[in-house]
Amino acid sequence: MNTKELCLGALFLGDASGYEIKQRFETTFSHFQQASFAAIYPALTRLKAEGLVSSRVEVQEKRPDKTVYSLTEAGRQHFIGALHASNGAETFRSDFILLMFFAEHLSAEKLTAVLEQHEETLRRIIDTLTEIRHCGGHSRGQLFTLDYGIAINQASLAFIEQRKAEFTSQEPSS
Amino acid sequence: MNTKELCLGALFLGDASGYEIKQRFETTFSHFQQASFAAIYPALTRLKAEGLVSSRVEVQEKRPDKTVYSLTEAGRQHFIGALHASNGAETFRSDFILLMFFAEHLSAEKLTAVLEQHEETLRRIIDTLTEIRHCGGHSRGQLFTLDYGIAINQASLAFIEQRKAEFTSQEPSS
DNA sequence: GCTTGCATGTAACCGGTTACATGATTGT
DNA sequence: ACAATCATGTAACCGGTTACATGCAAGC
Repeated sequence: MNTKELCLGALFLGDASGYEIKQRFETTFSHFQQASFAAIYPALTRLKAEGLVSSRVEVQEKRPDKTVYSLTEAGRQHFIGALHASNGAETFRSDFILLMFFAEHLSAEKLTAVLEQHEETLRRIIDTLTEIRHCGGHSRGQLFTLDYGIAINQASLAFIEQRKAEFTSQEPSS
Repeated sequence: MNTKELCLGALFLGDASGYEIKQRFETTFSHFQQASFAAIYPALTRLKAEGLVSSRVEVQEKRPDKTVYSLTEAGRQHFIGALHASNGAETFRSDFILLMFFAEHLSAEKLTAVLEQHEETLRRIIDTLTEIRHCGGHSRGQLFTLDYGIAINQASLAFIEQRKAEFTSQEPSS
């Protein structure tokens, strides 16, 4: 799924400006998809040209005007079609694991810093998802993704907490 | 970390041809980094031009000759430097979770297929990692990454097994 | 006075993918 | 016969990133 299709997905949750779509990528979708402004705005332009979204300008006081996009019926169908065409593939890339792989070649300080920073990152993700979870108004599918994210990140955190002593203590001989 | 640096990492495990480096990406590194032939071969050419690797041709019987690459001292240092410069960032993109997010808009057959296929994928990953794990000769860091991969994928699998009934059964009313 | 948030966009670049091309050998 | 494994590469393309540009309002 590319940015264009993901924008359709974001608009499935309700009309939004490019800026607000970005916010959905940073909250609702944050743990499994991402997109930047520089990818979102051109995507919206192309989606409109293709008739998959429509737009209107909303004038605001004390704030810049914004262009709010809505899914058209064609856009709705296109997105559902894209979902059915997807094979559900996942890609995961972790420099953290790479660093741990080569742990013996890292300085003690770097190792400690990497482990601590990663734990902190995981805790923040868990907190964010837990907060969203308790807001209410989620579909069954949305609850699944939130609980899934919480479960996986907690499993990661638990694993690291359990095993980090191997790397941070004074070299307990094997 | 880009393909060039990852190739240095692959060569840290011992001299190898482009083809063999690809195999390391498909086994040892498979659950946290990936690279294709079309990324690896040009990367090796550039690494050699930069003096970070050296190469020799090995003539084989009943097989094509192969160009085997070795890390130079400069390459070794460059890689260790790159490790220390890395912040350990991770990126995760999952169309599977996206599909589950919009589960209510999927046909029952698609939903079932997606869940089953993902379970199968996770089981295969766990099997592969478990097999590698029991080969012996791993450093402490390598064991960490294998156990981490096994733990996380098992957690994913357990979660899906526990919750899939919500989606595959005949709509138990909320 | 400075930073943060709201709001939208472009230009240059880069890294990687898809598809193609070749060719011998081994197993089904 | 046909597919898979070993082995190396290129060309065209594409999608996304980094950095830049603008400008007002609100809070510190």
